[in-house]
Amino acid sequence: MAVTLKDIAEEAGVSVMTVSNVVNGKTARVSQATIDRVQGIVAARGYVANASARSLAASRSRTVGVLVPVAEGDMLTMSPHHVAVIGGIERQLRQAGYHVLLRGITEPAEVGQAVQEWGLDGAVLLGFLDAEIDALPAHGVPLLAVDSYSLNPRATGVRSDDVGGGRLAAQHLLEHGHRRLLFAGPAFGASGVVRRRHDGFTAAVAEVPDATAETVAVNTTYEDGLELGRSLRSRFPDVTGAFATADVLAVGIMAGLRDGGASVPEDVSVVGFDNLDLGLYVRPRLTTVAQDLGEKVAVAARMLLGEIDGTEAAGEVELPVRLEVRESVAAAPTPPPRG
Amino acid sequence: MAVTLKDIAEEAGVSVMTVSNVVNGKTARVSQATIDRVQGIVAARGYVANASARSLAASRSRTVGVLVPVAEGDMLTMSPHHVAVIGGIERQLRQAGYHVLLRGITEPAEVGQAVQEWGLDGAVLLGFLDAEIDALPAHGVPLLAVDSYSLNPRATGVRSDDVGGGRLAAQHLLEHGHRRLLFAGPAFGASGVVRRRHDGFTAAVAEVPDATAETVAVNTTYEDGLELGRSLRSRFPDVTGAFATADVLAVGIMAGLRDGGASVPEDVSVVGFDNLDLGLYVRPRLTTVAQDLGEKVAVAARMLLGEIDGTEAAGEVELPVRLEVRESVAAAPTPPPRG
DNA sequence: CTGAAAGCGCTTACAG
DNA sequence: CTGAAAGCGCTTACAG
Repeated sequence: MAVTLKDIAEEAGVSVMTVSNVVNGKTARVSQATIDRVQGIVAARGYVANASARSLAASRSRTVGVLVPVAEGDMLTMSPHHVAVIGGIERQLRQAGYHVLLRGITEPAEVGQAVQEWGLDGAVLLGFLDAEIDALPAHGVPLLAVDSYSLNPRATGVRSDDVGGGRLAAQHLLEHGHRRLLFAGPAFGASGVVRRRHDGFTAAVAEVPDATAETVAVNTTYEDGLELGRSLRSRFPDVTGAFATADVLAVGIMAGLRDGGASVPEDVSVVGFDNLDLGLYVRPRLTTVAQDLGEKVAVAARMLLGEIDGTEAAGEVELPVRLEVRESVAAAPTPPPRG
Repeated sequence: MAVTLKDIAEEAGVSVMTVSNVVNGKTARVSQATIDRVQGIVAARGYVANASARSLAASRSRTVGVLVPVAEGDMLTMSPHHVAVIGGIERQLRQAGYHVLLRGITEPAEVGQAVQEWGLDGAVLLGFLDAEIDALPAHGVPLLAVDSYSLNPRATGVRSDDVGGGRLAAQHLLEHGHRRLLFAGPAFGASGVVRRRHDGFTAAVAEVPDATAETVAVNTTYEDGLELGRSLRSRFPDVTGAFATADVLAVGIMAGLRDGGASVPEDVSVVGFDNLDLGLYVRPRLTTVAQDLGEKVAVAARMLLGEIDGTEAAGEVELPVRLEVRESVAAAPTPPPRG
């Protein structure tokens, strides 16, 4: 069996609770001699506190759930973006002495179950729809929703400046002389993120007299991008600049355009969103709206931890974005003289 | 406060342990009437068992650790391959009623600590060096090492047929007439996986009379591949076919070759390993050695669960690989006449 | 500076 | 078919 507090206490000739105090650093009123002796034994015996007993007694688990909806096939829906977020969150929480429970969620009610079952001190919600988060009842623990525009006051939202990102993409294309633009992204009934990007994009377009933008709904996959790219010139003959709400989509569009005989960026310029490594792997390298993921994760973890220990109130945080200029945007081609 | 077993017991007018039995499905000797009444109350009150109390009392946690070494920067080292494995493992374990603790490991000793601290029923080791797993002491719980050739008898290994994968890559190039081949991958002192792929590759080359293979050590990143690709033709002027031990590397090499004025596959053919989506996003699409990741994960989860409940013994499982033929390999160019 | 007692919410033999 | 008792390994007030 593993070494327990009692074993240490007996060997040190002190009470269990003194050992507990030393182990937990509550040494304000413990003599230095006792501290040294207990710590020596703890190290020698390789004592590790039992997390279950600790949670049960203290009614705090020092555990945070990272909750991710599962898609069809019951698999976690983990985009490269999610992965980076999870990695960053795990690191920050670990350094703060917290543990991470990773769990796929089949239906929203399971969020509350997970919190109860594990006595989670908090939870990070990754990839949920705004409406799902809106509908979440209060569970008494801090909830942090990443990339959500939910209005649920119980959940803190951490996200990037999506409106600004949309603007940036449009402005970049406009500055290069493009006047017929295309916004490509998933239908945004359910996604506040996409809607904000669309808002920013169209707002910037509206500021330039003869510029117009069309919108096309397309799933966020390479294949859907490919298909759109292939038919883009026939479906949108005037368009010379396209903005896709995700890098995979943008990369697919570029490949499709080329398949269809158009060259990128000479005939059609493309801007993505996310700044995935992928954008560096393709030619031309993808110009894209970049979020500072490291900072986003750091802020998210800090907020959650702050809420858990009560030093921070739920709130909304929006992080800045910037344009990562690479090679997929060029000056608009001069149209052939008409008539 | 949350509803407890005691609350249910009082409302149902039975003992706590009868409720416990019903909740845990040990209903062999409980009357149907009691079962129905208890289950009704459980559902109505939204009872969820407290995992900490349960672990503590039963000395089994129904929790499995997914342990991943952290790189510099203290971040989880999560390749797309790891992500897919984690996603699959989480799903299988969840469906089996287990939970997943995700934890970054700074030094091997933390593996044992994590097991003890949480009373983990088992652990999945992802991305560890063979030597690190060799050195792991027995922790009394099943350990499953993914993609490891560790000799540690306490750890079950699940991996792909790396020797066969190396052979497949070489044979494919040889069949297309290539006789001067290059093996590009990380120095394999520490990696049994890479060494096996190299073994298979060189063995296949050795079977063809006038074929030869050179080996170059390069880190598994796009950038390192790019650099290698750019200098490939000057460093290895005779080479017409290259095998990279990872798709990102292969994609980098292809881009570098093109930067250096060579065309792929006309001048140099390239084969990767992993079958990441990335290989479909680049042109030419990457021919690569594919592992059946879904099957690998399924087997891994089944083994681990089997070992936990004692129906399975530790062992080694090797899964087949196949070649995913796409566009990055062509017939060897006929060399210009010499002299 | 230190400790005895109660209790967190469950499960495990055991008894009837 | 059902239950009373003990105990898992800790922490939390509280007392001295």
